[in-house]
Amino acid sequence: MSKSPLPKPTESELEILQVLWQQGPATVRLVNDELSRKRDVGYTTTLKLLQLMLDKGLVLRDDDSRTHVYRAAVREEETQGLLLDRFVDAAFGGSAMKLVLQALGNRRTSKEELQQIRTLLNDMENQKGETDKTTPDELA
Amino acid sequence: MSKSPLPKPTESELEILQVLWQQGPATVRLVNDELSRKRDVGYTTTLKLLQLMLDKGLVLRDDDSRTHVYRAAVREEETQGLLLDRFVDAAFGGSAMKLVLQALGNRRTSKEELQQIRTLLNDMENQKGETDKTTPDELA
DNA sequence: GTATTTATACGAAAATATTCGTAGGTAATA
DNA sequence: TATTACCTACGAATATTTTCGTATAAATAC
Repeated sequence: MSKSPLPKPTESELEILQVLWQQGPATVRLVNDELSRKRDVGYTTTLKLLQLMLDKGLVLRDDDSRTHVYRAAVREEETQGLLLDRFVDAAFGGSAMKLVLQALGNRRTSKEELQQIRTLLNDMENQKGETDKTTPDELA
Repeated sequence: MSKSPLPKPTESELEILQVLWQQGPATVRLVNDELSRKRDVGYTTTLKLLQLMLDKGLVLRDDDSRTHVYRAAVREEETQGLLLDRFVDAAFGGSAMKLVLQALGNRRTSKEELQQIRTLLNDMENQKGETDKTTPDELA
């Protein structure tokens, strides 16, 4: 029962997690350089953030050498799923459908991507494990 | 060039917008009652929030009578789209696809919903152009 | 060695967001 | 009229998040 309450990362923390997810384990310097590509941020600011994240359990660090190396302690998909839930609630009143439709409708999506989604839909339809069927047969 | 910079609503403000979108124009009392169904919130807190939102231009109000009536000044889809963009950036590194796949993959989606998405996909594929605006200014 | 660069730790300011108390007024009721 | 109920305005306390200055020490350069 020592399961992590998995504290929700703030916006800034999320930015850092993105870097770590993408780059893998990294030093403060590297993370800061990466963040700096997008906006202006001081070194000690990034350092502090990482330290706070360490406290929260969002990252781990290797401090064998003087220059510490941080890495994400939470998995990308898991975290994204968690944030997605909250976001769907906050912005779409809980309707994931509305979100998906909006996401698909509102932006340019390539043919490959559309195909990708079709494939996923097919997969989901096939392994109709638990999905409710109020409309029994609606054959494609 | 007096176009709205359209300030981003905070989490709390979003909660209120949800109520207004769903209920239509409402008094502070009504909004507060609605919010109270989910969590504990004081009347003046809601009032203050609405006043701040008025300043920001997120809501409008009719103060003809002593009891003011507030209504959303921003449209639901528009706001959701805006937030979605930021969210995709913040949490999914800008990939709307990853978000969609995660949203579809991670939760129970009914057959009707899947069908709905298929339909949308077909529409998108057909009208290859852009989903440029048809902004029917219909009012309720 | 000494100076310079590069690190971490940490307190605390600054910026935001949220919450509420209190004052003062209007309506409704007795 | 007096009393009670309800409303808005608004200052300010809290809480949260973000930012950075400064102290200090290890590594590196000279």
